[in-house]
Amino acid sequence: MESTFAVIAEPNRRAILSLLAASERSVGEIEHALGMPQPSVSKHLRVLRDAGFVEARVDAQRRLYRIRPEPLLELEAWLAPFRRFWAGHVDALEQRLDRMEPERTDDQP
Amino acid sequence: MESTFAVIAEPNRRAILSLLAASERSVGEIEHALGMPQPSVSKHLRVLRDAGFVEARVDAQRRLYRIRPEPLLELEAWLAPFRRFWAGHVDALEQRLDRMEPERTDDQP
DNA sequence: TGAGTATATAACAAATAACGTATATGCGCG
DNA sequence: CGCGCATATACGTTATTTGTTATATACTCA
Repeated sequence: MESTFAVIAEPNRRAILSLLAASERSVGEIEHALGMPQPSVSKHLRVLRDAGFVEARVDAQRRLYRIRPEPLLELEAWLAPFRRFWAGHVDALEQRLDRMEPERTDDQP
Repeated sequence: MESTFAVIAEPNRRAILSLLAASERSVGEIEHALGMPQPSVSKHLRVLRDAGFVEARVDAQRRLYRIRPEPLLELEAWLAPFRRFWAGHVDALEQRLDRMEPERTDDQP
């Protein structure tokens, strides 16, 4: 899993990142919040950690994960040259946001 | 190839997009500029077109491809909640840009 | 109309990544 | 020390994707 872009191609990993955008969480909290099996969470966290998207802090037998901005800045940087295509159409962004299907960052009903 | 994110996970497709960011190009121009086989270019363009990243204009027997901003706006939107992690550290972005390995948008020597 | 150029698609092989299950490590507490 | 909880890893399977080669379609111009 080399590139920043490949890492966020995976929907579960994006969900994890979006969840951590709010605040740091333990593996168990992520597991329960996203309703995915624990080994899956750990594996995705491993990929995210290796790519520098997150870092872990030890709290007793738990690991608390939190965002690290660097790789996201790379995304931001890659995106920059395209901004001119929608500069001026500021509301296009809002319209798009409205129509977007929301990423799951929560428990399912 | 469902998601916007999966589409740009592929380095050649990012190279094509970056090339088109400058101006519209024919398939042959892309092929020659990036040094990749024509069927490969066509196939990637197909994926990009299906995902709405580009559109084609017919010019005699050539197709001229150009950027469409919508999917990139989705990226931009997804990124938005993370901006707070580097807001204020504006120079972090520039440092990152400096250290980034450049995407190939040109002929190789 | 026939040759040539530009682009698209088909078909197959190879590589990669994701998931599930089972198991290992690590820490704290009785 | 040994049990239990929290997290990590190994392994086998399956599915998806990419590159490659060959061929099809489409348009232009002599």
